Parts: sequence; C-alpha cells; structure tokens
Amino acid sequence: MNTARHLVWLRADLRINDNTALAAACADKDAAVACVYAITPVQWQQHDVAGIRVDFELRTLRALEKSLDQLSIPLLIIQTDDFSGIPDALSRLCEKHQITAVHCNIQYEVNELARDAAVKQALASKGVTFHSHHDQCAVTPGTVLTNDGRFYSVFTPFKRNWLARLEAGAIRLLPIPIRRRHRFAESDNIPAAIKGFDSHVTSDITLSWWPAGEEAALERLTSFVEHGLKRYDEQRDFPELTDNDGVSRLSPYLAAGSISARQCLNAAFNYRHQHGSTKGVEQWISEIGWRDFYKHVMVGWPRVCKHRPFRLETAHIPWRHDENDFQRWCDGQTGFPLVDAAMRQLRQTGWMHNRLRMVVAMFLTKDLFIDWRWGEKFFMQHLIDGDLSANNGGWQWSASTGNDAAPYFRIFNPVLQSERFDPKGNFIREYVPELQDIRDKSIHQPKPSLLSLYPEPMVDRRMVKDRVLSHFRNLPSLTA
DNA sequence: AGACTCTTCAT
DNA sequence: TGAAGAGTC
Ligand SMILES: Cc1cc2nc3c(=O)[nH]c(=O)nc-3n(C[C@H](O)[C@H](O)[C@H](O)COP(=O)(O)OP(=O)(O)OC[C@H]3O[C@@H](n4cnc5c(N)ncnc54)[C@H](O)[C@@H]3O)c2cc1C
Repeated sequence: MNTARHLVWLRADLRINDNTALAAACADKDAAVACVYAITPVQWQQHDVAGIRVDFELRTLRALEKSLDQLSIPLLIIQTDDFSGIPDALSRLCEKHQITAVHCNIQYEVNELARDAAVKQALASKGVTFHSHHDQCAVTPGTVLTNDGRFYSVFTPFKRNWLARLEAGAIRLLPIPIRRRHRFAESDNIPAAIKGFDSHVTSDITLSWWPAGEEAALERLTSFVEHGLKRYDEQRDFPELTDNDGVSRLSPYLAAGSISARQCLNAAFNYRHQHGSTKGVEQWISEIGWRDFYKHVMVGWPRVCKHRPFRLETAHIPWRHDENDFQRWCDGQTGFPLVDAAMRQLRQTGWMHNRLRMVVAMFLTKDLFIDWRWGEKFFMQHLIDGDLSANNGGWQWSASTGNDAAPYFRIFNPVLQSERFDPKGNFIREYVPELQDIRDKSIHQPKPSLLSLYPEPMVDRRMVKDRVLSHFRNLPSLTA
C-alpha cells in the first residue's frame, strides 16, 4: 500500500514543538513526512539579512536536523538565488518524491506572501496541494479588530482585546509529532556557511550568547522565567543587567522560530498561575503583545514593508542623507557615550538592548535628522534577531512616522538617558574602552581632552529640537 | 517609552 | 535653594 507523502516547508519556524504546519503534515499518523528549507542568498542580500542571523539559522538547522531525525523526518535543503526560483525547485522536489501535499506556516511580509502565492499556483498545476497555516502570532492577524472591524493602529486598545482573546481559552501547545513509520529520503548536508554572509561577531560571543536550537531556546526561557520575569518591570530598562536575566534575550530564537510566542506566553501564564501576578509578568506579556501588534499592523498596512511611512503625511520630510554623519553613528563614534556603547554592542554581539535601540534610533532620526530607513537597514544588516515588522515598527516609532509613535517633540536627551539607565556607567565602560578609566558621573558627558582618543560630541543638541519641530510642525493631516 | 521652562511654596 | 507641579513642544 502507498503511504501518503507530505512536505513541510520550514522558514521562520525552526522547531518541532508547537509547530502548526508540522503538526498538520503529521496528523495522518501513517504519512511519511519530510521537511525542506530554502537557501536564497540573493533574496537575503536584498532583505539585508545579517551574516550573524544566517549563521544562527544554519546552526539552528543543524540542531533541528538531529531532532527531526529522531522522528524519522529528513531535512532537505534547496538553494535558489531568490524567491523566484522556489516554485520550480519545490515542484521538482515534489515530483521526485511523489509528494502530494506541502504545508508551511505563513510569513506575513509582502514579498514572502507573493512568493507563497506563486508556489501555490505552481504546485497546483502539478496536482500538489499547498496548505499555509497561521502560526507566527499568538493571536492570528485579522482576528483582533476594532469595533468597526478595522485593524488597530494604537497599541493599548489592541493589547486589551488581544489579551482578552488569549485569556478566554487556555493556550494549547501542539505536541511534538510522533515518529514516522516510513521514510522516503535522507537528510541533505547543511552548509557550514553561505558565501557573502559571514558573521561579524567573534565566535566566543556567538557561542556564549547564542547557542542555537530549540533546546537552547527553552533553556533561555526557563532561566529568564526563573530569574528575571518577576522583576522584569524594574530591570528591563537597565542594559547592564542583561546578563542577569534583566531581559530574556529570546528575540533571535523567536525570529528564527526556535520557540513560539505561544510557548513564551504559556510559560508566563503558568508562572502567574503558580506565583500570582506581578507587574513584571504583566509587562513581559505586554512585550510579546508588541511583537504580535507589529505583525498585525504589517498585515493591515502592507506599505510598511515597502519603505513607506505609516503616517503618510510624513512621507516628504526632507531627512538628511549625510554619509559622514551616518558613518560615525554606525561606528559608535558620535561622542555621546551611551549611543556609542550601544552601537558597539550591536557590532560586537549582533544584538542591542531595547532601551538602547530606542536611544540610538532617536539619536539618528532626531539629533542627526538622518533618514530612519538608513538606520532600519543598518540594524537589519547587523542584528541576529532582525525582523521586518519589529524593526520597522521600532524605527517608525522613533522617527515619529509610525502608528502610535513617539510624538515628534518628545526627543530623548542621550546624556540624561545615560544618567538614568546606566547610572554607574558600567555598561558604557564595558563597550567603550577609551572611557574605562572614568569612574565618576562625568562618563555620561566626558570633558573634551586632547589626550583622549574619544571624540567630542558630533552635534550641538541646542539646535536639535528646533530642526525637528520646523519639519514636523506644519504637516497636513492625512489618513488612509 | 521625555525634556525643558516657569511658577509656586516650603525651607 | 530646590522640590513639585503645570504647560509647552
Ligand atoms: C529601533 C528598534 C528596532 C528593533 N528591531 C527589532 C528587530 O529587528 N527584531 C526584534 O525582534 N525586535 C526588535 N526591536 C524590539 C526590541 O528591541 C527587541 O525585541 C528586544 O530588545 C529583544 O530583546 P529580548 O528578547 O531580551 O526582549 P524582552 O524584553 O525579553 O521581550 C520578549 C520578546 O518580546 C518581543 N518584543 C519586545 N519588545 C518588542 C518591541 N518593541 N517590538 C516587537 N517585539 C518586541 C521580542 O520578540 C522579545 O524577544 C526593535 C526595537 C527598536 C526600538
């Protein structure tokens, strides 16, 4: 008798726990199942995927291959330059192995949706069915709507509705599928590296901060829930507490899909059930809410995928395109210690603390008045957790071009932010060795010195607010 | 998820 | 002299 053969196309869901597409493909206990992953270097280049993110993903795949093997599910690899080659590559794969159904979890970005539509069509012409599942968000985009049936553009009411939906029923995590009885292929080799995507981060930091795979993700979650969750609200704004579980550092695992947002929420809800609610738990649940929120916004307003501002009236703001100033920001040579420490953290570790992402993004877009899209791109090129919706959301928040963004007149002062959130200068000293010997408060704004290698502040903050106001003050109000 | 200035009122 | 609150952007 012929057993059914199903394919799971893995993308941003590199796990066997709580994976909707994988579970669907395995629902038929007798079906033989294979997974496939597509390497698309030219597309990645166009999407500014960071080398360290590719490296992380390849390492994740190696761990995943082992756990899939336990289920008697091979992991296949296809490679095409960009998305346009995928319909053909998948069709041929299905033909070769007589696969009749392909499952995947939806990615909501514009290019990814177009890619999937083309794949569906190509497969249909070969008699192969294509099933795309909602999986990435804790609550499915399009199902959290305002009373008049529109997507929320403001977080607070969104969150109220979103949370009510989650709390209405228990979160049910999908189990690991049972082992297959039949196997129709062997796993392909997973390349150790992809040309053009070298990680900019040293291997010792990579190994200590970013162990890859599902198990590593679950360990990170467990450690954070145990040590950080309760006091998250008090610790989350202090970058120096990162190594003490001040924040979860789960973002790369969520971006690669080594862990699901549902698994994270489930852990938080369980903790709340056992130990009672704290501000910390509620705040962290809220952060997972932001992740869902920005994905929902992207579905409701796809223009944010296309370098366009959410607030259309800000489309013609004459942002500066000054290469030299931009380069100093990229290099962490602005002369503002906290900004520079943050940018160097990004380059040294592939990650940056949330408070600092806001500080450096606000500095680039407001103090330097440089185009937020330049910063968005640079972040994508260096972040291990680079994610279009969260990154775009964060940049448009900072630039005041987004939905529910920072009001244009509410500009961070990087020196005050430094005094408040790195009071002892511990974080600055960790990443800016030139300032290592400054032990007192002056580290937030070092006195200019001819002997110092550290640069003087690159901008006179007294003119910053006037410039921003002059461009934002008289914007027409457009809606769409 | 701010910063700044000005006023008031208690030392 | 400065803490606290209000108003402004
Ligand atoms: C300018 C800017 C750019 C950003 N770019 C990205 C990005 O490319 N990828 C990314 O995952 N996050 C991005 N963020 C959001 C946030 O900074 C990171 O998710 C967070 O710092 C990751 O650290 P963590 O896992 O320890 O977070 P935690 O504080 O432990 O939060 C848990 C999880 O909640 C989610 N989350 C938290 N805050 C946000 C947020 N503001 N928006 C969306 N999701 C959030 C993340 O998935 C995170 O892993 C950006 C923020 C800003 C201001």
